[in-house]
Amino acid sequence: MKELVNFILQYGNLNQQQIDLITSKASELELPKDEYFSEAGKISTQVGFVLDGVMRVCYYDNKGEEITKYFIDEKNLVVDLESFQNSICSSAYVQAVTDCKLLVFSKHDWEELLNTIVGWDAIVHKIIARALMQKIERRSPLVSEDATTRYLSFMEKYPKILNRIPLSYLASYLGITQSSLSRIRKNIR
Amino acid sequence: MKELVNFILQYGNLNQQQIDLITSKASELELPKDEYFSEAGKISTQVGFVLDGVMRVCYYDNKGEEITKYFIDEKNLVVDLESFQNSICSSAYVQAVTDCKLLVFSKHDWEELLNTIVGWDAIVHKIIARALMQKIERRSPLVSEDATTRYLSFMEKYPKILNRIPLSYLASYLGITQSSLSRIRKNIR
DNA sequence: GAAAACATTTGCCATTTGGCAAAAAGCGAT
DNA sequence: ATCGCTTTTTGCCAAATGGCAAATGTTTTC
Repeated sequence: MKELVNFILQYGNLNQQQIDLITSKASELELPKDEYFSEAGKISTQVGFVLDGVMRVCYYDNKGEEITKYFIDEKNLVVDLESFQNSICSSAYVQAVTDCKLLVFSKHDWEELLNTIVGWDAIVHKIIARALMQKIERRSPLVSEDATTRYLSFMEKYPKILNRIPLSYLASYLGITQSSLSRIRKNIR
Repeated sequence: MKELVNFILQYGNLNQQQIDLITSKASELELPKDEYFSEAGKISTQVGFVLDGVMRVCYYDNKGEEITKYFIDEKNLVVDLESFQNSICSSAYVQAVTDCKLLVFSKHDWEELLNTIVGWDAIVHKIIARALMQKIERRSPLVSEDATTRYLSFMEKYPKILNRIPLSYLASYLGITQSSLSRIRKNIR
């Protein structure tokens, strides 16, 4: 729980009473490897905060290929924003890549907090804007760089994630086939 | 100015007085083709709204290649968020691709509006979150699809932009070379 | 510890894309 | 219409990546 509080306070100040109220609404969720936090075709009704483990967001493209859109690791919010905010069916899956431990808020509680705590919405907006900008910054270079460079950048930026995810997920994240990634790794050694 | 008001009211309600206050702070800016709205290495101090024309955000990668990160056309906000919000030097250029007509707000006025108009910050946050999500959705498929598919999708989704931008900008946006894009276009005909 | 299930590597070859430079086409100014 | 400039296309060949299937390695289950 301390992790969550520290995370929040990076984005703005709250008094102890407000913090207590927020944490009182969080419940722990253990999500075993491969299980889904939210699924395509369903409406997402939870906001999560990753205490432990790695998750991913993925979808199936028009050829039926499974594409990993991004990875989410410790001390980050995990939420299918489009679906959660607008109560519409999601087009993506959010899945535990390893066994995960989360703190989760129900949509009901989350909205109650937004209506109750003055300044909480500003903090949430800041968190979301920051997270979205990060996703853009991470994904953009993948369009223009060659495959080896993408892999090297990933190694450099996310060494902690690298060894916890299957190669196939990483390959689809990087936009290359698993065999190509395997060959790239061989050449680097 | 009507375009801006309509744009804003999509995201929330404001009374006439509030709208008048906002529009009173906007000034028209004509930006000729190729000129910069904001530049890498400088701190961005303006928020713009595109009335007419196409703009782009671009940067130079570590090989010195110029990469177009996205295009912005009519009825969209244009702002270098990271730089504007945090008063830090930008790492990207925002440039007019065609002659452009904008409405612009100075940072000073923009912040005054945020402090003055109740509910304006919520609207701004919604606009920003939506815009960021859009950028992610547009850019993500570029990682996994092949070059021809990327070009076809672009044609389909942004037919209005297609014929107003140089091929070289589009190629770097799609993550391919200009010659490849030219060949792809030949094969499609 | 053996069998089964799953993940990763490799070989072979086809296809796509890049790099470079020259040619062609388009465009504006005179 | 012509010149000069920029943009786009093309040819040639090299390099990167994909597709598929088999082989190897790793993990899980019983």
